[in-house]
Amino acid sequence: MSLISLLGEVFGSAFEELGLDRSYGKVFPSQRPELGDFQCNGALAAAGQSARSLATAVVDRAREDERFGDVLPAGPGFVNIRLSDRFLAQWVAEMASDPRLGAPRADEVRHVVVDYGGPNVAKPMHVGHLRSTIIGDALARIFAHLGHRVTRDPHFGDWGTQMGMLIIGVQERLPGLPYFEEGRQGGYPSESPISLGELSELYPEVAAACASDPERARAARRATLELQEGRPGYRALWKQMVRVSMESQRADFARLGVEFDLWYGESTVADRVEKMIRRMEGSGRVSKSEGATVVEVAEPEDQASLPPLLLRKSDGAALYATTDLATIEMRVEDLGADVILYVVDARQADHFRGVFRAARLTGLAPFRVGLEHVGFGTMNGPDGRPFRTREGGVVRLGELIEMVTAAARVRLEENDLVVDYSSEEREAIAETVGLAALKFGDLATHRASNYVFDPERFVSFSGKTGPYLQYGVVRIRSLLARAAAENLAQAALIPPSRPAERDLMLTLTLMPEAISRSASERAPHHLAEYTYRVAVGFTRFYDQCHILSEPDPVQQGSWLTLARYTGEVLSMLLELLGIDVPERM
RNA sequence: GCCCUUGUAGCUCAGUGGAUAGAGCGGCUGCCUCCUAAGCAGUAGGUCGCAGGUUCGAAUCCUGCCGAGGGCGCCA
Repeated sequence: MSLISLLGEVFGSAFEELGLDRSYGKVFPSQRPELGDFQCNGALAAAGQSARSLATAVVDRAREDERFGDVLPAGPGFVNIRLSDRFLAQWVAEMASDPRLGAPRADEVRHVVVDYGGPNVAKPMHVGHLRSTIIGDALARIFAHLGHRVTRDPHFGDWGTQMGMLIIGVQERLPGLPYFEEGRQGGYPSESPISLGELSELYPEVAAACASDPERARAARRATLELQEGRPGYRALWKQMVRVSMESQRADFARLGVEFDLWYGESTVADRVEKMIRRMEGSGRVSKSEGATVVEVAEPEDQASLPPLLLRKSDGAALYATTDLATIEMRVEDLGADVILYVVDARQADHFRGVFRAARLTGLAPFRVGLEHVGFGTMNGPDGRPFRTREGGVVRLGELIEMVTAAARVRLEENDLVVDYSSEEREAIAETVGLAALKFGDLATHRASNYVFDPERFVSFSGKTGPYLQYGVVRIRSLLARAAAENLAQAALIPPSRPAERDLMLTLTLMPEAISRSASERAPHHLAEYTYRVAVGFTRFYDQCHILSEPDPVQQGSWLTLARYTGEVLSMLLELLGIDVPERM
């Protein structure tokens, strides 16, 4: 049980004894630290005008409790709670002796499918993929840490109209390839006729051509349909394009420290589409409209008019709504998902609203299965427009990583310590630090808002940044190593003797809420904020309490234990955020 | 036109219906013979877009208006 929930129980009981609901006992960190560590505002909610006397009555019931230093009514009916130093130290000591460091565990284990990353065939990873990948990965880590069963699936974009475009693009460039021979049934080359680099150049060209030339657009749609219907040459070419894209993207994700449990795509569910549509027809919601097969998802009480969802184009080809629905069916029936989180750009909100509605109305997803779009805003440049290179192109993920790594390299060289680091270690540190800056910068912003990616800010590494957090852990490790070398022993935590030490202990007691809140709101930025607070708390403590020169071994041992536990908590939190820590920096 | 997101310090952003709205950057002032200065301490900086409403209490909830970004059937 977390400290906050324990306090909620204690004050809940006080309210209950006074004939009121336990829920009034809810406690949260004080907004006025000079008045208390925690506060309870239940009296104000329960009694309105006469809250002050109720607060006094509640306080009377807690006053004798030795766990508290002070419990005082204040203002119109606040209750300010200060823990006794003894109890605070005891509580932190218990967290520190817990194998899970006091981190919370889910009451009920659920199977959470996290759909994130958003890779597409032939589209190299760029800045637009970063948020989905980083936020989705953090959420997956947080849910797994809570004890949930987590399945990470990037849901590869490999079946839509862009595949038809690529096929005709390749055909226009290399018309002699066997993939395009009518009637041929096999014997296709085992090597891809085209590299990922060529594919990624090809795609924007064909897409532009299809937008301006109706004839080629028609050809692309026909190729898409023929691919979906199983034309052998197209399937063989498709398989090659999928393979080269996937290999490269797996490597990109790996560089970010992100791995998936599955690597399913839209095509994975292609062969259940037919059956699914027949099943959906049973709901009476499926109809023909202008030659296309659609699901009516609008309800009379809707404020906005929801357009019907397209299941099949008028030529019969499937769309992404189709494969999204089939994927829901697969995740529910085959994987046994309890919750599916889609970490996808907020601009797709309408799409998901329609897909989720259709899945409910046609029975593909029972109501006990959660379907949630975890949307996020666009990454803009300093000018407020979507982030682009000076030339106007999108920034590749690799370029972005190189940018932050280069800055970290420069910063590292300024550090006198590195003279005896090997060049390999310097390079590894630079990449780890650069990635931390990149990830933390992204994770620290609430996911719903657009945010400005300012390259200068991301490479500064001072203040509230990923490297600051890493620095905290590195200093703790270095400290503990020195202590061990001098045979200094860690010892039982004693009550805090300095303000910064007490603040750090108090901050550490709030860790369970930081994790559970990030999970319940699907918002890792709460955890990022909290992690920063812990790091700040440690640095101040480190500054105020000079541990290695402390003459009193009891005090010193206690401080070493506090430093060790703080280091463990920071490491755990950084792991949940997907941020690695170098040995030294 | 309808819908979604958003508006908080010079800049970038936090903020769980509660008291005196917080960080970082940037500005100014200090601190390395002392556990890593990627650090610490201090200081200045705010009509929480505007107007109403609900409430004992609103940056937070509701309504309207204004600004920004985005979405609105055969792309994803």
